[in-house]
Amino acid sequence: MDRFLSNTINKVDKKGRVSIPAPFRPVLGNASKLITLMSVDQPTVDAGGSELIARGEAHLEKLDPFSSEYELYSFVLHGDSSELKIDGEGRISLTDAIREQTGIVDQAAFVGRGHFFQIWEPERFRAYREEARKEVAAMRRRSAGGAGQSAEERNR
Amino acid sequence: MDRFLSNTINKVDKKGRVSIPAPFRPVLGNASKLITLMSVDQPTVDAGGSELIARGEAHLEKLDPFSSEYELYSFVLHGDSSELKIDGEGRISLTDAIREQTGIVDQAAFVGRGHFFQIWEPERFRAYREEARKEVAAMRRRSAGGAGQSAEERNR
DNA sequence: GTATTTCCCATTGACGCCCATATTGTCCCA
DNA sequence: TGGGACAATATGGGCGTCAATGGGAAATAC
Repeated sequence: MDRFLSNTINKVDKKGRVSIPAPFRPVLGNASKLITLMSVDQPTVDAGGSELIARGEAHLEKLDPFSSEYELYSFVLHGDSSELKIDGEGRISLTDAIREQTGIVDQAAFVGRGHFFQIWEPERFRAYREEARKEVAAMRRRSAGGAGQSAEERNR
Repeated sequence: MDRFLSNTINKVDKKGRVSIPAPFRPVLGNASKLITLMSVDQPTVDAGGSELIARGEAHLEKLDPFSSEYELYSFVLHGDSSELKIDGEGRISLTDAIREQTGIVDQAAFVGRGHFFQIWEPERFRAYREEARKEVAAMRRRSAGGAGQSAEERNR
């Protein structure tokens, strides 16, 4: 397995710890650290291995180092990310900053996104998921017109 | 670990001392001195190891020697930088010049910037962070065109 | 001599590390 | 095919260590 797939809701304990879903652990290479990055437009954080930052930095390289775009993106990339230690049981401790960003209290939804995953407050995740489904359906109706069905439609 | 990530707010005590966040210490090579550099365009100071000056000089060479930016930056780089001693507990004492530059009174925000970090007055940091997030979100919308994407997806 | 600065030690709370338990799904065997 | 032993996860809790902070004494500066 080399991708983060599917979603799970896990409990946050009194100490603020939450288990990373077992299927995600091998994808992280069983590393001892998890990199997180605040999303700028949704109440969620992106998470993954250290290549998360590397990807961001690769993107930075393409920008003019003296531009405000470079400055702002670098500020967000390095200043709003963090490294969380993964304990022996595969858990992380959520920081206050992450709680603020996501609204998470005692449950956290882990959502696979391919080469990274996201951590959501469950209710907000459901709401966003619904919205995303509607959007996708609308887009499909608009663009595909009456043509053949997608694999997804058949799977229902 | 090889770079400065995430942000933390620490307290400045009556003597003007403040702890450097523990995760930053190893990145500085556990040195006993911290180099600081006044930012030219924001109410913050850049901080890091001694390579900070070298990097600054490299930066300088890329600027137009007759521009006002060169003049300003050169002045700040060599005249407004300082070396702060790191005590046994990993703290530094803020100078009056740094307090004036940043507006720091009794709290200081340490913000990772990759190969260096910054020290902000917490309120100003929050304000700038919000602005940066909005700008980055706008940048994404402009370049990617499509609906909400995570920071990751933009990097392709 | 007086005011800073440096070094050392104390306190508190958070975090890392370890072990315990329970719940669920899997495999094996009769 | 039903049952039971087993394995892996998710979750809870104890405890020692370290980080952040505060304060005093010693050293140094002016």
